[in-house]
Amino acid sequence: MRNTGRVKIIDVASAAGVSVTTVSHVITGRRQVAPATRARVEDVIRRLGYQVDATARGLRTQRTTTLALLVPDITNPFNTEVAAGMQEVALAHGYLTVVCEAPMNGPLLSEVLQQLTARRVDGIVLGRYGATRRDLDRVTATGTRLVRFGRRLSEGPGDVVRADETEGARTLVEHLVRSRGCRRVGFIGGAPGIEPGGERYAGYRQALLDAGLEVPEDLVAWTDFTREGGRTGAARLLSADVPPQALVCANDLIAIGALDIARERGLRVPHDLAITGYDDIDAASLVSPALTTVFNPGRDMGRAAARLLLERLEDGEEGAAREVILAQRLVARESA
Amino acid sequence: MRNTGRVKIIDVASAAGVSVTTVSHVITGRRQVAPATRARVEDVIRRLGYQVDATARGLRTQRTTTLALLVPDITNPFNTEVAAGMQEVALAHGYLTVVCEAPMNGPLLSEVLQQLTARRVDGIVLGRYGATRRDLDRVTATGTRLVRFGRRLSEGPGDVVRADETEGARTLVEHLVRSRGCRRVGFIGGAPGIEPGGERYAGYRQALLDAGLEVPEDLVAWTDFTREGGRTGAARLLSADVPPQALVCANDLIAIGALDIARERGLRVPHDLAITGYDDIDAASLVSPALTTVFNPGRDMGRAAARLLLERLEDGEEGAAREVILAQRLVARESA
DNA sequence: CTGAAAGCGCTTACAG
DNA sequence: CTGAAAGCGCTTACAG
Repeated sequence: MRNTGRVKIIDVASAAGVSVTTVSHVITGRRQVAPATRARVEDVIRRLGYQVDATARGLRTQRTTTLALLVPDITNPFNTEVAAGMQEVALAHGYLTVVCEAPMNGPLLSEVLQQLTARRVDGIVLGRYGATRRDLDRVTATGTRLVRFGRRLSEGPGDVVRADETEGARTLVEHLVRSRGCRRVGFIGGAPGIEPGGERYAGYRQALLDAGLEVPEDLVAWTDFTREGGRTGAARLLSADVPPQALVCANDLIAIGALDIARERGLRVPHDLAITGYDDIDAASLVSPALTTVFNPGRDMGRAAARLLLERLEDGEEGAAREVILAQRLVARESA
Repeated sequence: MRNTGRVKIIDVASAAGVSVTTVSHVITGRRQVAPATRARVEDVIRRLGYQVDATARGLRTQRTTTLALLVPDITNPFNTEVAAGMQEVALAHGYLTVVCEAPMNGPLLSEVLQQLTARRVDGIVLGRYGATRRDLDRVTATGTRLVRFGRRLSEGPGDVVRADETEGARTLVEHLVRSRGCRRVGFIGGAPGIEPGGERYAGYRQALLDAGLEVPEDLVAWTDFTREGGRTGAARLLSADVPPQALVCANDLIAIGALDIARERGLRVPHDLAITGYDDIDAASLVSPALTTVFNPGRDMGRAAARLLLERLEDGEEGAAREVILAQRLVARESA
């Protein structure tokens, strides 16, 4: 009973009284077809509801017109923004974007990567991953185009798209110093080794130095990227001999934890203590006071990644690996 | 230069000194192969990095071992939970799950749906959509299996998975009445026509009636599913002659708006006014006080949907259309 | 225990 | 302006 209904190119050819060659050409538009013939074929296609079988076409053309986004956590809004951006440009070029999830660590990443290359997707955008060099090389060995997020060009094959984290953090601190006149500015980071904490910290230091301020080493705390981490870090920094006027937090969750502590201690934000987040997750604008933060342009990153892929796929771009760096945007709200 | 590296089954066959038939059988395991031969072939496969071309296999077998989830808004955490749930069960059966986005309205939905059937995905899970009957029929006409979310069985082809919204709302109100002793319980809904507002409202009424309370018509407000809507609705209901002791909000954003108003008026939550949300978005637990709400089991719904698909695909299930209804879970936090 | 060959549904040189 | 036929890379009856 299944598949009975599926109409194929031969069906429309015979219904229209032409060869499959001609039907194929009216579909692809790659060859002139007499207007009358074309009209007849198009009519039959419509009537029969014919749809080309992408599986057969793909086998023949070695192209699937499909782009894949692979991310560690499909639940992360940043990743879904990226997907939306890719979809936007891909669809305009007749490509479909599919998104897949594979855990950050373990063999499942290789597994899913292979599932994707086996299906012959034309290009893969790989989120922030600890993918091994071997995994990456295996992808490009199949001829599949690759764009990576976040890491440097030199670390592997494929083009790279990343956000300018250091500059984003710099802007934030500059806002604190210039617009709010803060001079004692603390920093609460996640684990020091884990990106993008390091870059954000670098931007924080840079901005302070640029403003002729020194980095207050007693006001730097490393915890982790959670609300609880924010509570711990803020509690510690607020008991410094000379307490901070502002707290730069390495992500929004940490900032929300810092907000908790400020509330518990009766500190008015931003009057007594300015607090900034990072990432602009949904909760950043829903919390009270709303968080001043930095927005990671996920959508633009998705667009850029899709363009990079499409240039190699469609325009025959065969040049050297490229890196696209996107600026992050300050979102000034109530907390600073 | 492209594709040069791609090794095919014929390459491993000749390298191993056997026929492609045999190579195929060691891969699929569908026929006995002499241990020595098998070992030799497996060794060559590993050495050459051979990977079957899913495009060719799909053409031959009429199967792609791929499931698709199509959602209106890939950015919605509920949808991404569904994806994660599908992925979980699909992967265990050797299927890959891909998620695609298509806008709620307009021709793009049909377009993407056709892209998916053209690629011969084996099954599609369709999120809450205003898909036309025509779109749905076109999917099943190609033999692609379909699972829909939220709507009733009778409204179209395919199996259905949905959450028990009415029961979820009932549980919530019961909690308010029993555990907190509220008697004047208001309701702030989104637009009355838009699901799942109606079902949640029905559950609210039902619970009140069950508790021997009457539905306070002066304490029901319809606005929209936003924080701003929550502000408007709460402001109106709080100026009733006999103000409410609790506000049941049709989603979390509305509840966050209600929280704003309570704060502005110096009302302590939940002491002076209990407030409940719905959906349990991330912000629900990040806001202060944390929201008591109802959790929509997106992950379980994804699992259920994938199982339904797999039963038809793998177990030859050809029976009547089925509907799976999942319970929602009360998440009691601070706001009520 | 293994192989030769047909065929899945297309596209595209090649030919007229 | 159009068609006959080869071939994309597999799987699977059929045969031995």
